[in-house]
Amino acid sequence: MASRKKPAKGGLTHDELMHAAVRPDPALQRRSELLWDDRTRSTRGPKAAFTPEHVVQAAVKLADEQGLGAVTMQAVSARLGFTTMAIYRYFPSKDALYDAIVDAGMGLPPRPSAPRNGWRAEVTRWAQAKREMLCARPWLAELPFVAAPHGPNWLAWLEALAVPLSETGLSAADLGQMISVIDGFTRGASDTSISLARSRARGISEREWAAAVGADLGRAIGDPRFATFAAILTAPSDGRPRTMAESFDFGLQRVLDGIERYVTATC
Amino acid sequence: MASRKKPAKGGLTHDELMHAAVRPDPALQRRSELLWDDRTRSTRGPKAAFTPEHVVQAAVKLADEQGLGAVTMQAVSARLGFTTMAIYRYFPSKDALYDAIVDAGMGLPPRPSAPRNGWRAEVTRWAQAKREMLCARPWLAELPFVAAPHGPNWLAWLEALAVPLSETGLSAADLGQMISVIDGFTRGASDTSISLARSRARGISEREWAAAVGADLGRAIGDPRFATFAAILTAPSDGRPRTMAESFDFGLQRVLDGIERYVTATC
DNA sequence: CAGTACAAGTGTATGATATACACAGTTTAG
DNA sequence: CTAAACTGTGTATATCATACACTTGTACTG
Repeated sequence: MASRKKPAKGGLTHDELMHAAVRPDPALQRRSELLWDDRTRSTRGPKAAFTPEHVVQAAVKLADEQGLGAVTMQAVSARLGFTTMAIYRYFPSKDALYDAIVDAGMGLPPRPSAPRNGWRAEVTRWAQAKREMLCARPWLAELPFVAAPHGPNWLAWLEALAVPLSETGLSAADLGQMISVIDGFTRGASDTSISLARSRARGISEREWAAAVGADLGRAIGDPRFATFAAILTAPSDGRPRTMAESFDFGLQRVLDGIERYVTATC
Repeated sequence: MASRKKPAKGGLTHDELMHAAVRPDPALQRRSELLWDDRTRSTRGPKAAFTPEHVVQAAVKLADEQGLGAVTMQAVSARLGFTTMAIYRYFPSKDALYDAIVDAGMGLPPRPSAPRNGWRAEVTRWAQAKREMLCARPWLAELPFVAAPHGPNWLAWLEALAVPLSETGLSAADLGQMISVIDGFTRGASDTSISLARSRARGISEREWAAAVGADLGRAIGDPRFATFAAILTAPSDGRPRTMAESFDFGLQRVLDGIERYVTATC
C-alpha cells in the first residue's frame, strides 16, 4: 500500500535527471543490462539451443501477427519449439522480455538522407519515420514505454534526431528541450493512427473503426456541454480532406515553426 | 491469425472519421453505452446494493493507491464488500470497467479563468491542467487510451480546449488540427513525468528513478554511435536547471508559437 | 392477494497465465 | 576422470477472468 498524494511537480530538474550517475536499484539494473550486455557465454554446460535474440524475434513476430496479448511465455517458447520454462534461462521474467521487445520493435531509425537538406527537412523525415514505425507496431504503444529501460535502438532514434537538430546552433540545454518537444509531439500525435492500426491488426476494418470512434464523438453533437467541439465536428469540410498522415505533417510543421522561431530569436 | 503488413497510412481522412455516423459493431457499442446511459433501473427483482458509479470509484481508488495492477475484479468487489462475481452485474467484462475508469479518472477539466486572458493563456492553463491530471493518475497512460470509447469527461476536456482555441478565428478544419496538435503534444510530452509519477506510486523515490533512467542514458556516453546525443547529455548546465513542469511549459510555448504564427498568417 | 417472471448476489468450476522448484542430462575445467 | 556449472523439462502453485447454475428477493399481473 504505497499511497502518495503529492502532486507530481516535485523539484526534480532536468539536470538532476540527465546527470544522474548513481547506481539504480538492482532489479532495474538487471533489466537494463539484458539490453546491452554481450551475453558472454560461459564455458561449462550444454550449448544453448538458441540465443536471447531468437526469443525476442519470436516474441516480436507474435506481437506483430496477433497483438501483444498473444505474447505469452508459452506461446513464445512453443514458437521456438521448446517448453515454457526454457525461456526463463534467457529472460528472468516477462517484464524483462517486454523490455527487450520494446527496443527490438523500435528497430533502427532511417539513415540520414544523402545530401543534407537542412535541419527542418531532416527532422520532418525523422518524425514521419517514427510515426510510421509506431503505426507498424501498434503494440509498442501498449507498453509503458518510458518506464522501460532505454536500450540501444531507443538511443539510436534519439541520436538520429539530435544530429540534424544540432545544425540549428542551439545550446545543448535548448537542444535537449527541443528533442523532448519533437519526440513528445510525435508520440502523442500518432495515438489515433496507432489506435487504428491496432484495430486493423485485430481484423477490424477501417470503416468499422471509424464508425465506432465516430459514434463516440457523435455523442457530443446536440449535447450543450460540448457545443463548441460539436460545431467543429459538424462544420462542412473545407474541401480538402486530409489523411491522418497529412494531418500529422500539418501539425508537425506548426511545431517546427515554433522551434524555428526560437532558433531565429536565439542564435 | 490476422497478419497485416500494409503501412498504416491508408486513405482514411479526417472527414471520414469525424463524420462517421454508422452504427459500430455491437460489442463496442455496448461498451460505449455504459459510459453514457442513464442506467434506468427496471422494476422487478431485488434492489441493487450499489451502482456502477460505486464500482468505478472503488476501482479508481485501487488504481490510485496501488497501481493499475491492483485493479482486479476480486479486489474491486472485495472493496465493496461483495463477492467477485457481483461486479459482472454492473460491467460485462473487465475491459468495460477499464473504459469506465478511464473516463472517470480523467475527471472534468478546470473551469475557464474568470476574465478571459486570450486564447494563449487559456490553452496554456488547459495543457498544464491536463498534464497534472495525467501525472496524478499515471495509470491512465497504461491503458490504450485512444482505443477506448470516448466518454463524457473525455469530451469535456476536448470542449475545454476547443473553446479558447476558437477565439483565434481559425476555420473549423484548422481548429480540429490544432486540437490534435495541442492534445498530442500534451500527452506525449508528459510521458517522462508520468513515468516518474508511476514509480513514485510504487514507492520508488525520485532519486532512485533518476538513477535508473540516468544510468540508461549514461550508456550513450562514450559510445560513438550516440556521440551527438551524448554531447547534449554531458554539456555543462546553462545555469538555470528546470523542473519537468518548467520544461513542459517551455516546449508548450514553442508549440503555441507555431500555432500563433499560423493564426497570424491565416486570419 | 397469489404467483410468477425477472433480477441480484453467491458458490463453484474452468482455463489461461506467470513463475517457483527440483530434476536429469550435458559439457568442460581442473 | 570427475565434479561443477549450465541446459532444458516436468510438475506444482497462485492469481485471474469469467462461465454457469443456484438461491433469494421483489414487484408487476391476473
